[in-house]
Amino acid sequence: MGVNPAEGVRRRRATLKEVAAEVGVSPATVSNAYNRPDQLSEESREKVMEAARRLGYAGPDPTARGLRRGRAGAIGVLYADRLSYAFADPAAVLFFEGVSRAAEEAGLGLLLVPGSISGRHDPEAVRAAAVDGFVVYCMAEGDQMIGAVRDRRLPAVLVDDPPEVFAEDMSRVGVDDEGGARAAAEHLVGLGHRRIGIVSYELAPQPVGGLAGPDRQAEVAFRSTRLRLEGYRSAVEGMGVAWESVPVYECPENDPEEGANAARVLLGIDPRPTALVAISDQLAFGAIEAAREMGLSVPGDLSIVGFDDVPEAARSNPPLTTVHQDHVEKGLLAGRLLVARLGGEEPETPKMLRTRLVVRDSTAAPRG
Amino acid sequence: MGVNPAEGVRRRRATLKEVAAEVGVSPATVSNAYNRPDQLSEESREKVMEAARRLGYAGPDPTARGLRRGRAGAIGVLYADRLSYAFADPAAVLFFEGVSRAAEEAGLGLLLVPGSISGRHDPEAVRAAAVDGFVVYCMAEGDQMIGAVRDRRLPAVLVDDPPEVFAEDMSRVGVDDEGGARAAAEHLVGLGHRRIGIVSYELAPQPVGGLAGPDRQAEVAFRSTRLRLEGYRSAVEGMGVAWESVPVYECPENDPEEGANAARVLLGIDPRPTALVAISDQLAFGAIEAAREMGLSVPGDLSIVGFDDVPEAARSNPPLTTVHQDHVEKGLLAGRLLVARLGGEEPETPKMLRTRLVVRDSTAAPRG
DNA sequence: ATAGCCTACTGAATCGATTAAGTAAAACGA
DNA sequence: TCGTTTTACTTAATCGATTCAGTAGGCTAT
Repeated sequence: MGVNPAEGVRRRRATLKEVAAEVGVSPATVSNAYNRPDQLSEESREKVMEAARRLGYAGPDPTARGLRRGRAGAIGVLYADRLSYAFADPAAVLFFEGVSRAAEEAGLGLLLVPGSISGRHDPEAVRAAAVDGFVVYCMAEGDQMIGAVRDRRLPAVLVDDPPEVFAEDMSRVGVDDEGGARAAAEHLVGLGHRRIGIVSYELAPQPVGGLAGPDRQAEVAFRSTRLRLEGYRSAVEGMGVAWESVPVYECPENDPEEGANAARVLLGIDPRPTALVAISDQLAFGAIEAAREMGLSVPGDLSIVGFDDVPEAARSNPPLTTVHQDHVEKGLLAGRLLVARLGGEEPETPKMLRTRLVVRDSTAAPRG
Repeated sequence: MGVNPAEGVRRRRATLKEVAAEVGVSPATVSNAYNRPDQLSEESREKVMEAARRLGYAGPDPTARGLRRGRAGAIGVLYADRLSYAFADPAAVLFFEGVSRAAEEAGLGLLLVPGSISGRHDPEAVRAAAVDGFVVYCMAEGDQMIGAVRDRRLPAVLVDDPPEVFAEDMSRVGVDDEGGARAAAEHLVGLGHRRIGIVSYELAPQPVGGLAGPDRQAEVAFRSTRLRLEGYRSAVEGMGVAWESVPVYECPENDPEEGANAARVLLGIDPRPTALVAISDQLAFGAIEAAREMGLSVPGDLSIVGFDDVPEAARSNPPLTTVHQDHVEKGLLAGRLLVARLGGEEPETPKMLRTRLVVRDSTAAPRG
């Protein structure tokens, strides 16, 4: 499929050189008219602009300028999966919002780079991205995408899953996943829950849905997932509950539908758990839905706690007890860190954002 | 602030020419190794890739390739306002999801282009965008951004607000705003409501919040806003209610907070409206909130109908009666239309997507 | 009057690739 | 064996700008 942007547009695009010829000056002068107006007389500048208007010249070609200047004028946001999934994930959207704010501040464009194209995991998009640096979001440890980013030798900021091994040159931003998760589980344990089920999202690339035994849990490749599971674990073990007795369901995707599947399986276990810990609000929403379908009231028959505190959590029915993290702030911080790197600053020490348990109405003491 | 992507990264980036020198072949051969593997022996290809690895060459520079090939490998999505607002608007996010799907299908990147940078309305971002075409979303009629897009002489698809005058070269996608709005208002009128208030979003750029009289209404610069207002009008007039008696509140921004402000003003009018028509679900959510704060039950004391049918509408409390439109489909269509244009196809006739009233629980017959 | 300085330009190299056209050697066909 | 393809490269022009190092002419200062 030949992609030819010139087709279908009336006149050909004019170039700087043609404008120069039209006015009767050198290309350098036209360039100066756009980039350093102080370098030429007001009069010639007018003439250049006038000729540009006549010829339909919209200003220096961004690609050519980018090549010459050695910068693209945009930052890339690399998302682990297909872009359309990113937009369906409220936490990712909030994160993008923050990054876009930072890009805007710096006058840079924002290029969204899919980590996966129509299902295929392919670093080609990383190699083809005309950007000055990357914000890498939600990557599995050791993912080949990270290798592709490193190979580009551009400044990069790793968010949420900074695999230690590659991180030398890269800035890092994360949140206190473990602390937040521990607080969530401790809250349930503190209410008296002892039979708790965990709704996790994918532990490693190419997940299959289902209960994940210790072997599968050992494979966990997403750093923040690992940390959250550790947080849950330390909380339940702190109360003398054996981790092996806590069922963990792995959802292949982070959407409510999968959360519902997880809940159906976990709540089918005998004796039935009195509480569910979901690793994201999206999954928690689905779990609530499934519980309702099974005739269980939340929080009467079942307590549910989420993670992320997306705006919907406050408005859901019942309002969701969850772990708050500031996604917009995280994106903003990541973006600003990257912009600072573009300005020549050295990578800073990893930034860790706080998390905080927000108790709403989806949790209560177990019945009886 | 000098943006220099080379700083802070260990080794300098290698170029194709250096790889060629390392292997002892011409640059053309290295280029072929990446772009037309059939043009050289397996053996030299290996050697090239090996040398590339040694030198840390990540493949042809996207900017240089873009210049030479005459295409940027990305499409631009132009949003009327600051990007961070776009991410806060669920309808826009769904639209982006659709566009991103189309971009993905075509192997193109997605560059988000702000129509406004830190509050300033500036077409500079349009001129600086290294893209092969634009999807223009939610623009006011006659906005200078559209002029800037046209000046770039790139294929463009105008979504939702296709100002007739500039549209010659541009493809167009919209939804049946008027029909949807009419259906919404007819639904209320059909339930017996005669005192109806309208919660609109901005009528023209640089809006001030407040009741908008006929003069202000005449200025409406957003095509879809105009069409929706016309739809509301034709429905109420059809039942013999004078449009002049219907208060219209203009919200300066499309967020629930503003919807709440609008509701507070409209519900302060004596006699109090028995129903509110909101031009978006975001505004409707805020209006419901405000009504509740005023001690009015929805739909008992007040009926509210929205527009957009964002996913939250089905889950809100009460579930919102609203006008459904398929935002993802709209984005997908717009994106595919643009991709087709890139492939050399001529602009098609404007596409119009259907809207449909979805009756949920926020509307009922007026009391008494 | 002349050195020195501005102002307003121009010339030419360069950014990092792609690709059409050309060429030398090897393989092939009869 | 000799002409013809084929294979595997190379040469060189080109994409559209930016920018450094001039330079010509006018102006100022002494």
